[in-house]
Formats: sequence, C-alpha cells, structure tokens
Amino acid sequence: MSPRRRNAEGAAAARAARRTELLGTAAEVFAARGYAATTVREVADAAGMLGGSLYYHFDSKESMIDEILSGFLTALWRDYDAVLARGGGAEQTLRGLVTASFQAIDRDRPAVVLYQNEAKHLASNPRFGYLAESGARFREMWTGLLEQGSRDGSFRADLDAPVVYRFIRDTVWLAAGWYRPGGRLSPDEIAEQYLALVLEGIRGR
Amino acid sequence: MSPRRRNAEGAAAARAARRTELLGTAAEVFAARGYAATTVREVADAAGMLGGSLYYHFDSKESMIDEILSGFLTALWRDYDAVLARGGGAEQTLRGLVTASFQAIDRDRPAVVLYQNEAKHLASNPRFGYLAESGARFREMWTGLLEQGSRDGSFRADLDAPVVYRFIRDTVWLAAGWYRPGGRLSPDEIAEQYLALVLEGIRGR
Amino acid sequence: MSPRRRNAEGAAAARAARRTELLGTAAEVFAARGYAATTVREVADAAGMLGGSLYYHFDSKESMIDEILSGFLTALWRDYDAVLARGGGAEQTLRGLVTASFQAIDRDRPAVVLYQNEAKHLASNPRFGYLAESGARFREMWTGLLEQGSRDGSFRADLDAPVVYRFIRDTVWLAAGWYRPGGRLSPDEIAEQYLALVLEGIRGR
Amino acid sequence: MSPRRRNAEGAAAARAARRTELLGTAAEVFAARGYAATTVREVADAAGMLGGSLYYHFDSKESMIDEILSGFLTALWRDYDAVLARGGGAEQTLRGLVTASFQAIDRDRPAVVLYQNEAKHLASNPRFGYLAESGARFREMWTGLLEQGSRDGSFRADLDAPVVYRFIRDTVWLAAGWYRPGGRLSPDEIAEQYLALVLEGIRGR
DNA sequence: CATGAATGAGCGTTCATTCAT
DNA sequence: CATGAATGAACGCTCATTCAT
Repeated sequence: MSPRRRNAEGAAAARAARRTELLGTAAEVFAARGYAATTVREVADAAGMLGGSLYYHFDSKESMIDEILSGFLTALWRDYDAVLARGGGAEQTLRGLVTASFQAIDRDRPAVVLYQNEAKHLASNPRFGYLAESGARFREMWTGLLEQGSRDGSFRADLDAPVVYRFIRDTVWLAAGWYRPGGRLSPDEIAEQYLALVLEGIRGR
Repeated sequence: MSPRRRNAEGAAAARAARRTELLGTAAEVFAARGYAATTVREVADAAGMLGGSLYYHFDSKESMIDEILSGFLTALWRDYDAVLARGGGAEQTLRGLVTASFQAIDRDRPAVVLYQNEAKHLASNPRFGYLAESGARFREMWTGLLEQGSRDGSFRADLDAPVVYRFIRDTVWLAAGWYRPGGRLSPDEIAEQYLALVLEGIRGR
Repeated sequence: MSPRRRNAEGAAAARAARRTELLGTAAEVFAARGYAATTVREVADAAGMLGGSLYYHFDSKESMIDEILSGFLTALWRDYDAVLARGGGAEQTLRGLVTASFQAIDRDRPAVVLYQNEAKHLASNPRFGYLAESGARFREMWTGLLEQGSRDGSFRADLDAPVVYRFIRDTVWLAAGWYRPGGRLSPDEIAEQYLALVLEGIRGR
Repeated sequence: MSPRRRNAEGAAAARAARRTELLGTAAEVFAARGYAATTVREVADAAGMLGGSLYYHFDSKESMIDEILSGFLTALWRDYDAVLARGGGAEQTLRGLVTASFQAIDRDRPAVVLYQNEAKHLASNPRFGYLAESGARFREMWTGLLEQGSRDGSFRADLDAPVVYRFIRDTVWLAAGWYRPGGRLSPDEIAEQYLALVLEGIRGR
C-alpha cells in the first residue's frame, strides 16, 4: 500500500468522523428544539462554525435528519435481528427486544426523540419512505410475537394484539423523553423495571 | 331585556362561536403538520379564509396555540377534579382518571396531540408557564395516588412511584396518536382495554 | 321653502359639520404620529368609531389629508390676499403676512404641522399638484415684496432675496412645532416677537 | 503583527466600511421618502441588494435609523464641544456653533433631515432616549449662551432667551431642507449669510 | 350611519442555501 | 475547510379598503 493511498484513507476516515460528530450535534439540537423550529445556524453554532459552512458537509438540512434517522434505524434493526436470530420463547424474545430498545435510547437518545417527534410528519416525503417500511416491519414483528406468545401460553390468551402492539411500541420509546445517561439506573435496569410493569401489571396480588 | 342588549349578546356569542370554530381548525392543522412547520396561511386555507383574516380574530399564531392548550387543560382539570371529588379507593380513582383522559382524547384529539408534541418546547416561553404548573399538579396527583394505593394494597407494594407515574402519564396520552373518533371502540371501552393491561400486565397466568 | 327642503339642507349641513369634525380629528392624529405612520384605525379610534366606518365619510386615507391641506391653503390664501389688497409699504405688508401666518397656526395648528412635514413627500403625487402651485405663489409673493422693500429702503439694500425668502418662509411656520393654543402669548403677540427678531436681529446696539 | 491578525483587522475594517456605506444609502432614502413611508426593499434597491440581505448587516429597520441618528449626534457634539472649549465671547461662540451646524449639514445632510423630521416621533421610543437628552443639552447650551450675551451687552438686553433659542435652533437646521452640496455657496459662506440675518435683522438703517 | 368580518397587497423579517475567497 | 456576504422564497403580520347587515 503506497503512502499516498494511506493518506487518502486517513482523510476519508477523518471526514467520516467529522460527519458523525456533526450529525451528533445536529441531532441534539434538533431533538431539543424540534426539527422545524431549529435553524441551521443554531446547529452550526453548536458545532462551532458558521451556517454556510455546514453545506460543505451536508447537502441540506433535510439530508442531516435523513442521515440521523436512517443511521439510527439501521443500527436498531441490526440489534433486533440479532435478538430474533437468537431464537427462544416469546417472553425471552420480548425481553430481548425491549432491552435492545433501551440500549438504543442509551446509545443515541436524540435520534430516538427525533424518531418519535418527527417521523410522522416526515413520512409524507418520499425521501423518507424507509420510515414507513420500518414501521411496517416493526408492526409485523410485534404482532407476530404477541400472537405466538398468546397461543403458546406465554402471554394472556385474551390479548388484543394490535392494541398491545401499539402499547408496547409507544411504551418502549417513551423513556427517551426523560432518560438521562449516567443516571442511577443503567439501560438494562430500566428495561427490567419496564418489563416488570408490562408483564405483571400494577395490581396488587 | 332591550332588543339592543339582546343583539349585543348575540353578536358576542356569535363571535365566541367563530373563535371556537377557528381554533378547532387551527388545532387540527397544527396537530397534523406540527406547530412550527404550519404556516398561518395553511390554517387560514383550512378555515376558508386568507392568511391576514385570521388576525381579526387572534393576535398571533402563538395566541392560537395558547388558547387551544389552555382551554384544553382547563376542561381536563375540571374533569380530573370531579373524579377526585368523588372519592373512593385508589383503583377506582385511577380508573376514573384514565377514563376521563380517554374521554378528553375523544373530545379534542388535536389538542392532546399538540399537548404531547409541543408542550415541552413551548414551556420555555413565560407565556406558557401554565404548562409547567399543570405538569407539576399532574405529577403530584399521580404519585400521591400511586403511593396511597401501594400502601393500602390496591397496587403492588414494590411500585416505584416516579417510574410508574411517568409510565401512566405517557401511556394515557398515547392513544391520541392513533385513536380515530367513530372507530369500533368507544373511549370508555378503550379505557377498559388499557386499564386491563396496566393493572394486570400481559403475562399469562 | 318647503319643510322637506329645509330638512334636506339641515341634513347636508350636519353632514358637512361631521366631515369637518372628523377632519379635525384626523389632522390631529396625522400631525402627532406622522401621516404614513398613522393607521386609519387610529384616526377612527380618536373619532370614536371603527376603522371601516370612516369610509362612509371619505374615499380614502389620502383624501383625508388632501382635504385637510387644500382647506388649509384655501383659507390661508384668503387671508394673504386680504393683506395684499390692503396695500401699504413693504414693512407693513410683511407684518401683515407674518401676523396672518401666526393666526393660521393658532387656528389650525395640526394642518400647519402636516403642511410642513408631509407636503414635500406628497408633492410628487399629481393629486397634490396644488401644493407646488401654492409654493410657487408663495415664493413670488415674498421675493417680490423683499425686492421692493430693498429698493425703497424699507429693508437692507444688500438683502439676498432668495436666501431671505427661504429664511422667512421657514421661520414663519416654525412656531407650529412648539406653539400651544391658550399659552401666555396670543398669536399676535408671538408675531410681534418674531417680527422684532427678524427685523432688528439680535445684536446689541 | 501576524498576517492572521492583519487579515482579521482588515475584515473588521471592511465590514465597518460597508456598514457606513449602507447607512449612508439608507439615510438618503429615508430622508427623501420619510422613514415610515420607506420600505426596506427601497433601501436595499438603492444599495443594489435584496431586501433580506440588509439583515446580514443590521438587526432591523429601526436599528438603521438609530445608528444614523446616534452617529450624527455624536459627531455633532464633538464639534460643538470643540467650539465651547475654544472659549471667547458670546458672539464668537454663537458664530462658532452656527458654523459648526452648517458644516454638519454639509457633511451629512440626510442625517440632519432625518433628525428634523423623525426625531419627534421616535423620541417616545425608549431606544431613542438619547434624542431627548441631546435636545435638553442643546437647550441648556443655547439659553445659557444667549443669557450671558444678553447680560454682557453682546446681544440685545431685551432678548427672550427661550423664544430666541427656539428661533436659532430651528433656523440652524432649516438649511438642510434646501442646501445642495457643491452649490454656489460653501457651508461657511452660508453660515455667514445666516449670521448676518440673525445678528442684524433685515430692516434698513 | 356604523359595524364587523373579510380581503389582498405588501411590509419587516427569517432562513435555507449558494459561492467567491 | 471555513468564512462571510448575498440570494430569494416564504413567513408572520399589518393595514387600507370593501361590503353585507
């Protein structure tokens, strides 16, 4: 490998690292203020540069949130697919999916917030068609799991799968609204607390 | 009563009715597109008038969402207070609050959506200080209820009140995201389904 | 004269009186805030009616200031012409013109203020062509008077007529900026003070 | 001095120069059309740019006239203070002040026009409090000078200082209404003409 | 005569985006 | 890579004006 080649690779890596860093900043600002209400100047300020300079790295404001969301979903599905690949019973799979979700919140909270708050509005834009696709896969995965667990006795037999699916789906992401990394509970512990609630309910026995 | 007096009253009533009508339209559009992303022209279009005409009725775009949210919260607390005034055990009160919440979703879904999506961003504006106040009252009401029920055996003794409070708070409003009035389930039936989940959990016995 | 005829005349007179009253109000508001910066709502408020109602009386905002200024100039030239018709020496005529001007200020201060502040901007509008005409007549009157007085020894022989004309012209209207009706000096006394300054200067002898 | 430092200084200087240039253009347009009647697009047109582009340089239309007027008054008082510091008799000081005023008109006529036409309306805005302050200083300076000259025999003993102050104050700025730079008379010569009138009056001896 | 609701053009301002340097 | 000046479309809002009542 020539030194020239090595330099070029180093530059490309540095460039990718800078993009990732800027996207992290953008995600934080978008999540804090809302995507539509955030100006690219605010993102640039947070990144320590001027508004126009962001356009060296990104085509548009839209491409930033696109990259944030698509990156988040790619990583998320990698984890979900690993859980599904592990096999096991319905409850075990459910535990795995919920835990993976809380880990995703821990890993990239701003992206989760954006996904919750903005996905619905963005979905009408063809560019963000993958949001609807991901949502459909999500629904199929969960209703399938719930129906299987309901049949095999893992879950209550009278579960209304669509209702419980929505309940779980939303519940899973809610923690992003108040979770603060480095708090007293680790993501896995929080997952346990939530699972206890969801699986057992709150009624005294 | 003089005819003049009657006319003045009629005009005031008609004006109030028009405001309410326009606020309903505005709430729908804000909820559908997001407050920041909605232009006043879009609201006006939906109301069948020109952008500037809205300003005969309202001071600003901000005053519209202000009136929507404050009106929503006022009506909501009227219902909550009625439930609390009825007394009864912790589970009964919880059932009453959840049912009142689902009725509020049925009555004014767009306002609930706005409350969920925009309250956090608006709260930093002094004009919307009442959002934080209402949130604090909400937290006190729920944590008090949960702790009482936990002590008297209505609920599990090991409940983590702050965690469960957030869980309930968010769960309660989630249905606004997908509920469609006139669907197969009435608000009270949906409330029952949710209560079953929350109280019993989903695990098979 | 039939009673019907008398009624019609009475109605026309009442209408004219109302117009005059409204124009007086409009002139005050225009003078206080500036014509362009004044909204017709502000004029209407001051007149105790709603914005749209003014349009029963006047075609437009522009027609209001038109009527104010043309009425002011008509009355002013009536007075100036009376002074000129009296004849007499240059100083006596100058005293008459200055006194008539201060009386005009006393009679309709807002119109004088508007004339000073707005005439220059309005003059480019063909509708206000009479402003330029009046200004030209004014210049001819004054330069003629000054040159005559300079020749016959009433005024200094070395007077630069165009310079002094502008000086007098502007001086004459300045008092409108600070004059308050009902103050300690009558218009005629103020005229005397100004004339003493203009005729004798301020240097000690 | 490092090259970097030199560049930064050059950029700051260039920026300041551009601001000054734009403010000069704005002052001309405001003076010609009136501040309220001028649109920022008209200012931008005159500056060869689009309306929105002005906001790169200035916060608002109001901040433009603010900077024009405050800059004008700062420079004016620098000159006045220099005259006062020179000392000398009352007549000499009066001559110095009047000459400085005509030089200010020559230097920045649009600012003088704006000061005359807009100061009164702007003064009610707290942002322009310095206008009233400057006016008060102006009054104290002139009435003090006139009273002193009246006592020591430089001016007529029967001078009514407040009346003459207003007369001088207004007279001094009137020339801005018709003065054209590069005309047949220099600012100092115009000052001489005005001083002859004011000091001696126009009456023949 | 006056009201009150609406119009529609245009205003001051914002902001995503471009590009020469 | 980043800057800084500019663009141009669109935004929230104002206001002179209209007109049915």
